[in-house]
Amino acid sequence: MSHTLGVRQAQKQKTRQALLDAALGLLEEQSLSSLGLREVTRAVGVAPTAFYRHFRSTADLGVALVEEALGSLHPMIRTTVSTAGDSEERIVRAVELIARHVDAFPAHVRFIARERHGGVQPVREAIRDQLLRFAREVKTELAEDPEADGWSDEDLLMLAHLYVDQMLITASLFLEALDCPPGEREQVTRTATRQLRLISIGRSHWTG
Amino acid sequence: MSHTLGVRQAQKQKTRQALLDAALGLLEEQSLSSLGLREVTRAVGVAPTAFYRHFRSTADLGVALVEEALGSLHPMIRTTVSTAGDSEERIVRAVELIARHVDAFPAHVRFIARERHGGVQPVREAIRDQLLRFAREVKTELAEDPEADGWSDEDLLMLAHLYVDQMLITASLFLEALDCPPGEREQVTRTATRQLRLISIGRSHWTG
DNA sequence: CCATGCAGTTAACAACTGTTCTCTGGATTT
DNA sequence: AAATCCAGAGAACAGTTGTTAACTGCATGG
Repeated sequence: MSHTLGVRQAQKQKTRQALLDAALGLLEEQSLSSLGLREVTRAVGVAPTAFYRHFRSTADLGVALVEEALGSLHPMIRTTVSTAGDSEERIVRAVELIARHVDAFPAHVRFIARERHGGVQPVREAIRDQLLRFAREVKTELAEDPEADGWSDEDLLMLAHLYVDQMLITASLFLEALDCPPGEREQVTRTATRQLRLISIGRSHWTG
Repeated sequence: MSHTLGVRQAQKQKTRQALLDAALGLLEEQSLSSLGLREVTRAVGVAPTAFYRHFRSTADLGVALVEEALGSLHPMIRTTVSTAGDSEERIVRAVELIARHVDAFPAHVRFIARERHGGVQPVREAIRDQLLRFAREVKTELAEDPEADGWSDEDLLMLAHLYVDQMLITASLFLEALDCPPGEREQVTRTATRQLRLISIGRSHWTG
């Protein structure tokens, strides 16, 4: 059973989460490599030195943010790719799901898009690892589809990567369209849907 | 005729270029939003105040770097997409050309990949504008292909964006593989080629 | 109930930042 | 040849940064 953790550790995790939240907020207008430790603690309202009780450095905090932003996404991936229905339905559902996710967690999406190629190596590697996990999961889902008969493992993974990258691009476009008139968002939906459709067509006509 | 510019302006452009080069070097291990003005001038060997003779801020310098990194790429795009040969030949040639470009200008490629979603708004916009121009150019090239009969303008642009994004992803992967054993690079080549092939297949079976 | 652990505080450190003002010396113009 | 211009130097500014050390007070385990 889950042991109720003491008042002590509860407070600690509370301020830790406050640091993560404050950092995520500050990162909407800058990159991680320019995020100062004092800046974060100031936003939370704690002393600068309190930071060290939770993270070694801002890079360390960044790795924790990767976990928070992508770690909880794996179940969603599985259920999305594997939902029943014909190809067209699945595509529409996937794009909608991405749009809703960007609406719900815009700061998370922005952080991942920004730091995927950002200036902090450990964070880049953490994101790369998570995306590789995504690709592998998508691959196993694709492998279960009867359409995947005759596909080599390598080709399945190459297609999975195509889908994952496309997902990120689409999410980033939805993010840019957040402050725009709703027409923009619909345009992103149209384009993303058609791109996925084109990939899907290419898949069904693929000859290993 | 091109008027030979005086010793005065020649020196100025020389230090300006030195600032750009130094910045590009420093940006291999950080993002633009954490790049300090003093840091750049120190690397060049000039006084910090000299910076203002050339740029208003590091963000301004970043915009200039976008111009340098992407501005000279347009002719290459045109000749690549429009070279003769069947679809397969063009794909192989395109991937090779990307690989060579990453080899020749790794810092430029890294800068674009990093700052495309980076923390400095004017730079993001400059990159977005250039990529949009690329997409439009690719679109006009695609439109000339007989395979594009019956394609709407919207769908042509959607396909062009798919190609441009794919180009950037591939370039970024080649960049990561630069310090790795040559086997890595060949793997990137294989995957990128097949992804383009799949897109090409989807394109030939597309029904507007 | 008392001793220990530990999250968070306070104070201070040298180093660094962007920006302003003043100045200089050589190229440019007249 | 003299007057002007202007890229770059130099010094100083207030403000920021990461990191160390010694501390306080409260929840915890014996």
